[in-house]
Amino acid sequence: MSRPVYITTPIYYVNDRPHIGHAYTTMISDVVARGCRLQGRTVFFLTGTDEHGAKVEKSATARGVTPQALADVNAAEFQRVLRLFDISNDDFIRTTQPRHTRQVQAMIKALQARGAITLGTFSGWYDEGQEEYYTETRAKELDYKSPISGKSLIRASEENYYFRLSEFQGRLEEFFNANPDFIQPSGRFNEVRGRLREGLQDVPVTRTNFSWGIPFPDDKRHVIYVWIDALMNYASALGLAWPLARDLGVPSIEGCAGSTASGAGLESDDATLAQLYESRAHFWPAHTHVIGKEILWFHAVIWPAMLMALELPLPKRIHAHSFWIADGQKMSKSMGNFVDLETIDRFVAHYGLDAWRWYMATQGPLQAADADFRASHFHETYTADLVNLVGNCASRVGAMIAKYCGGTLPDDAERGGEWPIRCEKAIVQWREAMDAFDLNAAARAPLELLREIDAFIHHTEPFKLAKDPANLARVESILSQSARTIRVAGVLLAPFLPTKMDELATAFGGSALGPVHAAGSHCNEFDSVVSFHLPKVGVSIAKLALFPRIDIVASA
RNA sequence: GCCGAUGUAGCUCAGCUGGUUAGAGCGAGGGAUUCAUAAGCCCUAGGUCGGCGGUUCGAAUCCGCCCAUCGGCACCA
Repeated sequence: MSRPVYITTPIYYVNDRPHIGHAYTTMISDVVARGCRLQGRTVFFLTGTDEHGAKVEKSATARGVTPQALADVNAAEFQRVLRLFDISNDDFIRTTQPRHTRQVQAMIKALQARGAITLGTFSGWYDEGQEEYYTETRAKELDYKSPISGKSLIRASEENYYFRLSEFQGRLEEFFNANPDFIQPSGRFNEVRGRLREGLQDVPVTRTNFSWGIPFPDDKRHVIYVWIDALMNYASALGLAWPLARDLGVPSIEGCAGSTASGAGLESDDATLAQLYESRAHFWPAHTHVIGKEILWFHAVIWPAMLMALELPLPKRIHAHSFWIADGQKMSKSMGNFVDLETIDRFVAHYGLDAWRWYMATQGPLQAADADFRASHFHETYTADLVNLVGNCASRVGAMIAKYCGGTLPDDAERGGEWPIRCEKAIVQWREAMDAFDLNAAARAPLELLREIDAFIHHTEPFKLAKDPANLARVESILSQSARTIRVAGVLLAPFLPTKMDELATAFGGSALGPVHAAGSHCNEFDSVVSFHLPKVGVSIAKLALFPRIDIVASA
């Protein structure tokens, strides 16, 4: 029995509006989650929102609302977008939920008890206007003047609680040496190791200059720095610190407003929560934390060190993807080339949600290089892969079965010929690629199968054979083999194209796939679902046009 | 500035430890067909492998320098 799979996205900062960056991370995670469920693995797929910090406090003040009110509105927006994109997350965690804040306090207490968090003094060059500190080198670069106001920086110090990151250097290096696949892609791994070699400094985990955060236990002058709070969501969602919260006596949240939005049952009484968390604990350690490259350091170094201090197992893998750029330019709001929610909506409305997922998953910046978002490229990808290959292949076989076999799956005297083995190979490739988070390769395996079917039809020419009734058995074999192979390819494509492949599975095999990769479920019999032989002879086969040929979307 | 990466056909990229005429997909051009969503199939790209220099019998593949692009350099979510 394979391990349960815990897949996470970063929790999204509520100060942002949803854009392609969020959509991308979430969608590729969703593809993997669905791919795992399809294989019969038990999956817990988590996403959520990060709601604390000075920026949120500042924005809220500027708008004359409370930080919680702002967070509520924007968290709701993120949740709306998840539903819009049919994301199969199993939970949505918000860092203002008591279930989270309580456990964060417990973890902080535990870290303190173990000496991993201690009180210290920080001093540096402070910019009064910006309310931020600069490092010595940076301050020198700035000639000890604020880059914004030009006013002189002042030497200031403040008392903070520190996480003793420096003490974990050796253990982290050991861990990295033993786990060369921990950080993906490999270039990022080298980056982190290089930086690790330069040495680690302790990191402050509290702030005193604003109040919108989780109060530091037993010292109310401090709030927990938002980053630390945010990282802990991966543990709190599974309730890993729930026993700690109980044992350390963190009964309620002081000074931290409870949120109104929540997942099912997550604002329930302790007994219910305890039960829920018991059922989730086995998902740890995480199978993959999917993140963007800008937050790699926190996930690859600080988070593992905190887990070491908490004596929890470390995640199996961190996958740091790169960024989308747009039309060859770095995306920026001022440039007007930012792929925001409105732009995404326009593409989804024009090409369909599955097509959007396909473009994200197969053309995105999954590896070290940034990817360019271009309407023409989107259109070409849609047309070449989905219309001309997937759609057309199903269409021509469906049409021939309608014409020559009365619209039902014919018998095959050849028992599949070489196709069951070819399907088997594609399945193996697909599984390996999915495991390696190589979505491109995972998509290519079934696509290749369809190319082979196109070639098979081209060479055997069933449409010519059909003109002589004597060839009926051969025609039936060819079409049966083609239809069965297309169905198998469709199953493998389902994590990418859940809606359309459901239609295909229904049209070519009589039963939809739906639930097998949706949230909270999994496929009990993957081997049977992807079996070439699954559909029964005589089942009706419908001709269908999965992906209509359409004109390129008008640019905004 | 420091550390690291990348620079191969119009586009996106393969080319591991050096060795015959440098590859794939997409796009573009041409052709034969019709089961199919004008899809599929066949043929076609002659690209100084960023530049210069070096090592070698021989380099896209090793070394040096230069140019360009990109990433990291910690309190930034």
